[in-house]
Amino acid sequence: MGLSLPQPSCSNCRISDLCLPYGLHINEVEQLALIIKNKRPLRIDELLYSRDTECLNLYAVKSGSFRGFITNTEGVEQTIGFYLPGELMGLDALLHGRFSCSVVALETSSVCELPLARLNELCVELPSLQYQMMRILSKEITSDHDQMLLLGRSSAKERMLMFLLMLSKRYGALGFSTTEFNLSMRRQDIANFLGLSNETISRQLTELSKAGVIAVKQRGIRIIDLNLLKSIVEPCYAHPISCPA
Amino acid sequence: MGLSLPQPSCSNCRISDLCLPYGLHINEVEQLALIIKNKRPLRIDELLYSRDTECLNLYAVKSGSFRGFITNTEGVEQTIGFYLPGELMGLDALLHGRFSCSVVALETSSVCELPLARLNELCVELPSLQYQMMRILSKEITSDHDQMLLLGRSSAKERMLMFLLMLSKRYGALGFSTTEFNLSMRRQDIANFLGLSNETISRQLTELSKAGVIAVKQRGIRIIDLNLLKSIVEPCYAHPISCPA
DNA sequence: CGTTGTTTTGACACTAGTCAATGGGTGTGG
DNA sequence: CCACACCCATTGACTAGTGTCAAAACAACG
Repeated sequence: MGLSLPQPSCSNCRISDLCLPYGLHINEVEQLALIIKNKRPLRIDELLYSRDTECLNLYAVKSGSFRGFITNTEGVEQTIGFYLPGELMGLDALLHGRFSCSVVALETSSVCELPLARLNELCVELPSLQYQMMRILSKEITSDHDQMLLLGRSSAKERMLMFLLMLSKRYGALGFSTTEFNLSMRRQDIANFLGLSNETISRQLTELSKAGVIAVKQRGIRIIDLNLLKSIVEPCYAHPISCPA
Repeated sequence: MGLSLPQPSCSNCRISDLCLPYGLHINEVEQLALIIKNKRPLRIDELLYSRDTECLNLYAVKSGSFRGFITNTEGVEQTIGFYLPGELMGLDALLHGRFSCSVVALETSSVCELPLARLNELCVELPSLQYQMMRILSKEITSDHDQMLLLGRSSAKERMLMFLLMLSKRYGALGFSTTEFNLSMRRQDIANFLGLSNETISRQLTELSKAGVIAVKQRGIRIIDLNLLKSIVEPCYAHPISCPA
């Protein structure tokens, strides 16, 4: 750890517009880059941070992917979400200064480290950074609400489809294919995220394969008919003209 | 609406420390109070705002209670949360400037209206207001995560108990009894919030009554044995010494 | 006092969980 | 290079917990 890593630069970063710098002027981005620290890459299953530890930094995913989760008093685990490049982790810690969930790497992954104290100072100086922080916080709330709708009111099939659709969108936003991608998480992680058992995930995936909606090969997913997939979960997609909403 | 309501004052407000002014200096609180507007009280089932409409104001509950919910494309509803005095509503709209959920009054209720544009300006001037806003946003994320754990991994009985426990805590924080309170929401609303059917809510409440944990009389709830209730949902409560976690 | 909306209760069906066994990759060591 | 072990994923059989539907009881309101 004595080795000093190169200073990161947001202005060159391919995903800066999906990340904290969005909406900032070029000179503001440079100010932000000055406080960012690199961190050595994390290996699979390595913990980025864990619940109840003091939060000194927020983290942005630079490459790879992460899984956030909480546990109840009995040790029952709930996966809160998956983090892809450009996404901010640790926002739940702004309340008490301690992380309220834990985060592990799903594969070899790297992050940008954002010292919280300096980030706070910078927010006071740069209103546009402050607004972007609030937008990001607000986005997390909105997507958590969507997840609550999924967990509260959807069948196993709907959950599976919504999950695939969500990944498709997010990969698309990152410039990857929307119809072909590799899952970086285990079936168990998907199951836990969707409030199902891993057996149910398996069964749903095989059903969808047999129905010709997707093709599954281990972690590899290919969506054969994206519109069909959308139409199952959101009936309006199939007949956009007659859709009342 | 031509009638001008009296200018509200946060410094006199009984719940200001549970609300936005927490952590602000007295002169900062006064600056905040200047931008706050009163609004006529809302009647039961009256909509405060609805999804997809432009967000010009945030709202803080002054008295009464509210229910927030989202709907999917098929009109299936999920209750996102209940809002009690001191709590801020509309934070999900900071992302796009439009509300991403709808909010209705559960009883006759009043709110403080916070014009978003002026609140943003004030956040730039008052760092402590900015931090408090972020804390509140962060708190909503944390409690949404708890709700995801509940919706993803708990039995009907656990959900019911956690719900009662949550209300007990929140009423306690407001200075009310932690063991005796009136539900302002229907069974249907509780069911929808907990991802259950209203029949299941009824059955759980009768079971808990028969077990002597609570007494139910319509909307009135009396918790007979709070520790017993806690011990069912969090086994550690019963034997704090032998608890491993 | 009837009407309406809400809550409770019962009977039954069905989805998804659990348990257990099998299958398939991947990696390691002989 | 092959054999074995390990982990993960799949499949099957069975079960339990909730949802759904329908009816009745109850409270609130005009």
